[in-house]
Amino acid sequence: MERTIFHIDANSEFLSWSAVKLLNEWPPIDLRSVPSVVGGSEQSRKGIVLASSIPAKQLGIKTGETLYSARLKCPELIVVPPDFELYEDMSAKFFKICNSFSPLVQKFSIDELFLDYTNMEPHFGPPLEGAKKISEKIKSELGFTVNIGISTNKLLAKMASDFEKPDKIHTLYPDEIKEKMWPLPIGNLFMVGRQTKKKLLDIGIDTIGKLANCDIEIMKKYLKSHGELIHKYANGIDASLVTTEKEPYKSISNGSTLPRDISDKGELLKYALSLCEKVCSRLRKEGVSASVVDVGIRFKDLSYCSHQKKLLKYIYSTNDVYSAVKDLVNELWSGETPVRAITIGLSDLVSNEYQQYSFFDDDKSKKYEKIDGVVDELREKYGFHCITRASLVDDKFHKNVLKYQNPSMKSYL
DNA sequence: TCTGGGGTCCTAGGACCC
DNA sequence: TCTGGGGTCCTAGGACCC
Repeated sequence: MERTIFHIDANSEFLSWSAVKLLNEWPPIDLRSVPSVVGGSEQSRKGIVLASSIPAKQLGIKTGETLYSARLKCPELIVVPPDFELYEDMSAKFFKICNSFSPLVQKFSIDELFLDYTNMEPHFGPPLEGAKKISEKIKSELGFTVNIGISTNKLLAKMASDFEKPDKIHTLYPDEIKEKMWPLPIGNLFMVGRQTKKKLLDIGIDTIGKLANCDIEIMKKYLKSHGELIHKYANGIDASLVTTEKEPYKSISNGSTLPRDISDKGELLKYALSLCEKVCSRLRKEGVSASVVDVGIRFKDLSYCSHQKKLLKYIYSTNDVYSAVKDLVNELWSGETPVRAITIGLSDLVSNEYQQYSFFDDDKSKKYEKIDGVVDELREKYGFHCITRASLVDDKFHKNVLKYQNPSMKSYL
């Protein structure tokens, strides 16, 4: 049976949500009407644009560029810091409203979701009418606008919501692909990023239509499985379903740019310990253990290296992870090139339910796990900073690292 | 004066086993 | 003793999403 799928996308998400909040403060200003961006802190060396207003976009300011470069384009640019707590809160409200129009809603990122509208027509009218009701409800209750794309699968709905913005509803049914999607530049297709775009342009494919109509075997040879995928997408083919099930994590990681470039190993390890605390507490909260530990280092010159280590057992205590991290840092880094950023990742995750007994093979691990358990409980009750390792007391970086969890974004449907 | 952060998937090469 | 082929696991790096 044919389905009706909506993709709903909050317009300039972070910026709108910060704007809505600032409207209630004095002096009232609507960030959306002036050149403005949400940007990271330049002081802690994270000065990039996270989101921009439409007037800022018109001046050529793009997500991901440095604030320095953005200011060159617009000296009067207003920069506000991100407020991830606010964004998570708005995201939840946004989801709740959409959920009142269909039980089948899938969160795709902090500001995007898919809604399966199939069978909802008796309640809210034909798709366009239903979409309009959703859009109006969000505007009146939450104060920001959305784009809604309507089609028969997720890929086409997502492509449709990306058409003209803001506050618009678009359809992209299969019989409209040729007219509405094929003329678009190749880079507009979902899953065609910078590198793939370049490769496609090299062989003369500059529109989605040209990709759709080229021989799929050529694409398979040229770009392997990714070539096959985007060829399907260019033809509007996507069989994935809207699902409400939360998929278990396959990996959990945390990283950070450091307050300055680090040349001292002891100091780097202190930052690494902070990140171990964070990533391990998330691991335990998920009720899983990991057997692979990863360390990635970005150097001063922005080059990047990573090493991983497969362990013989599954671990979840901060100390066990930290001990593997220390080995990996020593492998990766001789101390010559200053380090700009470090990331710690855990993968090959298994649920603790299935193998809890295999852990207690040595008393030291057992002790650590007990301590971590108590620390986690205290933190759950009294906040993250109620208890801190002696070596990290008064550490500003440590306090910031643990402050909040940055949202993540999926790259597959 | 440089370019954040979190997550998934793919690929190529090498090791190792039979 | 001049040496195949398949399977699996591990690792590093790179692609993508916003």
